[in-house]
Amino acid sequence: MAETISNLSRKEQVIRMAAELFKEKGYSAASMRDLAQKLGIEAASLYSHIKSKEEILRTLCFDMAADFRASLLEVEKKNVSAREKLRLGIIGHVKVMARDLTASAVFMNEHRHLSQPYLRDFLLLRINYINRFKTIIEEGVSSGDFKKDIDTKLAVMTLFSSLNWMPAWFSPDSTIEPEKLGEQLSDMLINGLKQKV
Amino acid sequence: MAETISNLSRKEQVIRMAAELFKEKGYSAASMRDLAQKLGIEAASLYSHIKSKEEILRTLCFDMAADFRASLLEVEKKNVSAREKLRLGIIGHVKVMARDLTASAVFMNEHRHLSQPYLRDFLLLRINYINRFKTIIEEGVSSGDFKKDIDTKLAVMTLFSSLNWMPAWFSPDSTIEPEKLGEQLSDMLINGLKQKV
DNA sequence: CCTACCGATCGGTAGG
DNA sequence: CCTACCGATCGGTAGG
Repeated sequence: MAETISNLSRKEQVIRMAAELFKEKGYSAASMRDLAQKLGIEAASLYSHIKSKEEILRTLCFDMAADFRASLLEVEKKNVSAREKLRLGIIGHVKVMARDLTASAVFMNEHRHLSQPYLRDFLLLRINYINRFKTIIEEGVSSGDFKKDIDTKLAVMTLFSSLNWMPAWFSPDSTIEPEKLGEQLSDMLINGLKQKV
Repeated sequence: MAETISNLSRKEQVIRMAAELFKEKGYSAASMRDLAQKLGIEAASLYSHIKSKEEILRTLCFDMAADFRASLLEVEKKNVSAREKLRLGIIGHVKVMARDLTASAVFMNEHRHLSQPYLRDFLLLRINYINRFKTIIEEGVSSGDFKKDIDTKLAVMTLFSSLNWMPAWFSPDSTIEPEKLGEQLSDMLINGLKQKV
């Protein structure tokens, strides 16, 4: 029992350390010997906790994907306007990222190093998530919440570009709370920078 | 003479092919043997055109940086409102990226693999560029073009996040012109998605 | 979790 | 631009 518990937490340690290393140097440039050194063990010993380097990447990418999916599902259930759904969806996304900025950065920048068929599965999850945000924006255009003449594809790509780069420049010891940041991003996207006249 | 010309164009071929490879697989995962194969020569032969793998990365990153810098300088010279400067700056940035989307992607995602002191120099160039956009936004807040209560740092990070991810999803055979795309991005940032009431 | 080790591949050089 | 080759490092296994 105690052994199972400590094995689990050791495995989690390995994955967390690996996430930091993958974020810092990139997946390919991060070696298993680097990782072992960070943990104070020999490289060969890593393999009693994980099956392969790529298994770590898979865990990081698909766990984050599941969290994003769950967050969006909650928002979709709500009976609110498209504008409010978009706002809540953005805040939810930011909150999920803020829970683990390191894993978020790996999710964003290193997923391309997944091999098949995992890469394909990952990309399908991602396109599905993005399309569901696109649907919300389209609902907003139909309902009159948003302008008729916007390019919804461009809007949704702009949104995700902004969202996904957060891990790169959002400092974990920043004073701003994720909720507040999500609110500001949402406001900027919906209302723009322009002074109302 | 003819030798110099053909050497130059061969070197450019090497760099262009390398850019494609770096974009596709990432700098670390892209091997010099991959690159040689794409060019139909032996790996060792690459070194009569370039000094090292990193020299290629340096060329790609610093050439793009120079182009962005030149574009912004042109805009800063103009005697127009902050809102117009921001608009022109965005369009200029998009145009520079559109001239070479592959090199732009490498510039964005692979610069971290530069070694010192090049990495430091690169980051200084980038922060300078971003700060000059931030100054334009601050001018707009002072002049009343933009809202008083915006977080200018967040605004400029949002802007660059959107801009810089363009190479990842903008298809080169897209029907939309860079100028038009820059215009739309600029409009979205300044006016937002919201329907005017 | 360790020692000992493997085959593969890396960026790059010597010499032509 | 090639052949021949180098030392270093890679992810991972065997066996304890």
